Amino acid sequence: MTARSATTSKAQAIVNEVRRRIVDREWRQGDRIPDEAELAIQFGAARATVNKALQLLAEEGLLDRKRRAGTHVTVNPARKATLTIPIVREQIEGTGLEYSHRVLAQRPSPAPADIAARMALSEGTMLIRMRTIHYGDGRPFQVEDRWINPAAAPGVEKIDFHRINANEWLVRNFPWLHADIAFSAESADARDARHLETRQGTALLILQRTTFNDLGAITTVRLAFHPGYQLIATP
Amino acid sequence: MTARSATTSKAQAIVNEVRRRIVDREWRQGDRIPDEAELAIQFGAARATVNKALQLLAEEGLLDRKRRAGTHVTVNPARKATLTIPIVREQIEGTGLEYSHRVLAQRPSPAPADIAARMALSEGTMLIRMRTIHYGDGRPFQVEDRWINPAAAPGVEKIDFHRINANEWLVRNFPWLHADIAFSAESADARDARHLETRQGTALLILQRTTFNDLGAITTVRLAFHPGYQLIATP
DNA sequence: TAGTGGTCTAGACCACAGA
DNA sequence: CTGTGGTCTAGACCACTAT
Repeated sequence: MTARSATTSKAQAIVNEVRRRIVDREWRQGDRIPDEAELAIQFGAARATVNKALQLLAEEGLLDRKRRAGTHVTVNPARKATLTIPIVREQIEGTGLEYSHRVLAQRPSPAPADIAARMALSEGTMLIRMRTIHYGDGRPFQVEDRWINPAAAPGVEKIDFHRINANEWLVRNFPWLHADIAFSAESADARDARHLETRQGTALLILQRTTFNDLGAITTVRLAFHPGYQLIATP
Repeated sequence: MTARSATTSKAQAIVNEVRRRIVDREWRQGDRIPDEAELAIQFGAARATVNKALQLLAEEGLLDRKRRAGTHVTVNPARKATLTIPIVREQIEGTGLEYSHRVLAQRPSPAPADIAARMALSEGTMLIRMRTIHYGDGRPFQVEDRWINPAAAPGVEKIDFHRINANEWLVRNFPWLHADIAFSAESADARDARHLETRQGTALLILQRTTFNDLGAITTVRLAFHPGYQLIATP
């Protein structure tokens, strides 16, 4: 193992070295690698440190670990990607643009069937419906179509989201325990097109997210990004 | 803290309890929480165990941790989502469908400017260009447009991808060190539409991925999913 | 049954940044 | 300077599962 710099932890150095051995095919897909005790000796580390490193690689998908069977290099690694889903305002300001938003609607409304299903509520439950456009330097960045469940977010009825954006208020006040998140592509309908200042039929990246706390579904939201938007993932 | 079942680790129980305190707003956004030593006593655990739990919550975005300043509940948590990008064949077979694929082209071809840029190669570098359609029960699931760099994946010239699918061969033989992954939406062009048996202009979810090892870019691929496809993320 | 990973612990030292 | 998290260690016991 090459020397590690002072800014790299020993566990991280082991991660890097094991990854290198796999990438350089010193350890081939399917091979069994030495057990933790053996590697601990080879790397001059405690077993707990090796364990931590190998668990990271297993999470990453490069290793398969089983008690008694040992640790093997994954044959068909299904690698993972992580998406950070930032607060829209921070995302826009992060690119150096000036953030603004416009609330198009905020009103009580009974849940239609599809929304009720997503939120695991009965059809017709009274929710708060909001539509918002988020702008960067005055150009539409994202349109948001949101339903909020007052039963899981008490106090929401009293908030005026013209002043504070709903996402931020919810995130600050109602952290979630669980979320359903899905990405898809849809053609802009007339309303999407008008709000995003584009043509009807344009392909839009859609993010749908429903969040839950112990009182049930907090909110479900459909975010439509401006045409051409790319969502970048980190491996 | 409620009793933990035998199948939950002590660290995980601490994660759950801290998350509960945050969700139930016993600890509000911005609050400083007790330090590790204190929590270790409260939870009857070693500090290392508490440390592990709090690090998990920090990764999740719920806590902000700084030396000396202590651990605070994140004010605007930018929560993360994880996507597992499986082998297409496994993904299709996982839904109970029969997998098949058709290779439309496999030929040496010079890299055009955009591909060269993505792969950090010079324009005109000789690559292998492949187009493949992946089917589930005979219906198009995904079309793949791939460029492979023989310099980083030696031996690729000799493989006949009519027999084994390129993704699997690469994944099995050339694990990557780094990947660029992006999602977007595009309107189906004439070729996409023909291959996916849909109409031109239909919105398609696009995944672009470029992978690198220590020899440089291995491959870059554009995957276009069938219309209506939803990519599900796990929080 | 025995070998392997999973987890915990007590203690230690260190690195960083706030007071 | 000092309180806090970051990391490592040696040792221990446990839980799974391949043999």
